[in-house]
Amino acid sequence: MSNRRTPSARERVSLRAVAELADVSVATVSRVMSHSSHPVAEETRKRVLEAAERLGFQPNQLARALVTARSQTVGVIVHDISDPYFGELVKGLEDEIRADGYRLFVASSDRNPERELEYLRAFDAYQVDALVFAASALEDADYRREVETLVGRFESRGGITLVLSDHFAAGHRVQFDNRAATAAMVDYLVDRGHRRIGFILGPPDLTVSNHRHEGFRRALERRKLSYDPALVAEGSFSIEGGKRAAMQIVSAGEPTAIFASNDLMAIGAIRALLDNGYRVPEDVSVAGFDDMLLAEYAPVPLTTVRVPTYDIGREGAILLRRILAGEDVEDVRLVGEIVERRSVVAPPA
Amino acid sequence: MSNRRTPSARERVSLRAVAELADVSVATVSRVMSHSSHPVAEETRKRVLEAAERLGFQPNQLARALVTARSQTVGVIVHDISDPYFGELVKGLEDEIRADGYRLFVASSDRNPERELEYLRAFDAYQVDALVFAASALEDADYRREVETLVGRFESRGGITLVLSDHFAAGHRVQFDNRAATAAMVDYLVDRGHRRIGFILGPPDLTVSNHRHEGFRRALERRKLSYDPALVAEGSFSIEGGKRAAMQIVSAGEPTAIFASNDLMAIGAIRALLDNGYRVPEDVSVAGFDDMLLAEYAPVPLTTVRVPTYDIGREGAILLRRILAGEDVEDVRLVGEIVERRSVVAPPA
DNA sequence: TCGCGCACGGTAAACGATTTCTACGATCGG
DNA sequence: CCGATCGTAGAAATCGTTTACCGTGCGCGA
Repeated sequence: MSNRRTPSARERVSLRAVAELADVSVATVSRVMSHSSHPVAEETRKRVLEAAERLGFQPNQLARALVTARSQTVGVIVHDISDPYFGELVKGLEDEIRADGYRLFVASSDRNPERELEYLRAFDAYQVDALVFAASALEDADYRREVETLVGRFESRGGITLVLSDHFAAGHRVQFDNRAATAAMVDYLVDRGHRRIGFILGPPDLTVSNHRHEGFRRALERRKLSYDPALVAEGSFSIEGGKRAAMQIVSAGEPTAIFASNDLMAIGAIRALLDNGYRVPEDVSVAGFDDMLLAEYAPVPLTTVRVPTYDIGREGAILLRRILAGEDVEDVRLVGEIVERRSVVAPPA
Repeated sequence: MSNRRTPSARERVSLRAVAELADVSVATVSRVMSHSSHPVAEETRKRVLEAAERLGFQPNQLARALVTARSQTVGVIVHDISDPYFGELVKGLEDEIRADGYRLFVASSDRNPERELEYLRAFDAYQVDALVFAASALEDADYRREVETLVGRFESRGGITLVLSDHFAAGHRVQFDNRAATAAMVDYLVDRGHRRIGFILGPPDLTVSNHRHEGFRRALERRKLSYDPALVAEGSFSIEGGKRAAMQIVSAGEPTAIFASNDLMAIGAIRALLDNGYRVPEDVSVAGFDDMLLAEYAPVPLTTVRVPTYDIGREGAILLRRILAGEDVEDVRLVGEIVERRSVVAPPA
């Protein structure tokens, strides 16, 4: 009853305030507020709870984190939070992890190595308990090296790393085999009689693009079909890119089917084909990848590879929960499946 | 079992470690790391920087926040982060605010009052510097009262509140007049000759739904058209809801146009109409609201009201920056515009 | 020559929690 | 009847920073 400091704007309600009102020590208040195992008499507990209620006390998580060395936060890195793919994934993650009292920092790297690194450092500074790589890695040597150092540092301090994408960072992971899924779609097309299959690539600086590309080549090889560069074009994972790439392929190569390595590009391809007098799927079939919500409502309902985005997030959260609880866990593997709609049929005779 | 504290495989690198290595006091290290105005000799500074670099020192933001009472974080509440509307908005916010060193906590309330409150409390506990309501409020009395208490508490401690939606919470705001924008689309339809206009409502427990509804009624009144309940149905802001609502309206009322109060429902409506033998727009026109990325690639390219989602986020961030810098600011007002595509034409003769 | 201001650096008190250690009565087994 | 144990509560150290407050030593104007 002697402590007087500068008359701050408005007193923050701290343990001390509650302690004074309830006429107990801060230790006691802390014990009841944090459900400590240290016994507190029922009567005292009630007094404390009442005081806390009266003052609208909310324990300061920052202070708490400082001493417990657990912030109850998770940092998530995506490429673009406005992309429904990542939105779904983050949602799965959040829905599952929030029950454990964890909160999410989300950061969009915008596919920029600098920016991803900046966020990595920030998350480290904020002492997140876990780091989640929801976005594919970028193809850049300096960046890779730096990511490795940062993640190493982070883990050596007890942080945990979770990878939900084609990212090279070491750590626990929920795997989705992009190569296999891509190959499966090629098989599906070949099985239906297609021999000249166009392929629309994602941006070359994304690991996931390359993995899908590899899946495509391998499947072709396995099916004894040759890889024709004229049938391959880059579409930057965007609708516009898909339009351009589709027209390029169709004019250079006469494909009977075009396989876009994501749905956005597939939608662009369909629109471009339609606008240029091709019938889809009668003249040329189009397949996509992702199965985004609107794939079903594309100009022609899209046959595509379903990526279980929400589940990737959700499984990630479950993994996280178990790791944080100290259990031994194994990586999770999820697979895609082909969703048949109307954009793929047998090639014209 | 072993729920021990820091599994600290290695010492966390703190100011102290750096200080020891550079052979100075922690105060000095702090001063150079935080670019304090307190002078530090060039030679000393270099030694400190070197030591910090060598150890990979990253100042602990939590500790820093504790003493400065500024966490450099912002809490954002949305309904559903997988909804591109919120994705865009959050992106605008993030793109702009990150330069100032702020990080975002994002939380999806899932349109659940309890959940929104839970996040509000959590953000408070994490001492966010600002609270952003990116999602429309919910219509629930208890919840409103509680939000008011919490926000009041938050602000009395110096927190700032920003509203980017139809949310009643007091605070600075970026306004988008949903009533006016809805009315504008009605005018557009009436101007083209439509007299019997169907309307698909959003979920009734969302303030934004009611605002759009009001805009619809008012415009009808202004144009001397009567409000026919048979032409109005609820579509819960989803594709499926849009399908159902459209079929209900069309079978009960014989509209020449259907105005869905968001694009997702409009897309559902178009698909349902098409699948049931109606031609769009020849038999019935369909209008949407939002202008989401894929509106252009709907089965019939959608005529809709453009909501400048990204800009709402961006302007919000700019406002925030200025408020945090202590400037006096005024609310921002953004307006929608009608994007004409192919789903609306004059009614059949 | 004196005194003052300035550049520079250290000491220690916060910030708001958790947790270890200590204290002290009451109960209880031997 | 005494020491051990238990239930309960407070004191104080601690987490990693920032920052107010002091001390130096030095240059310089009067």
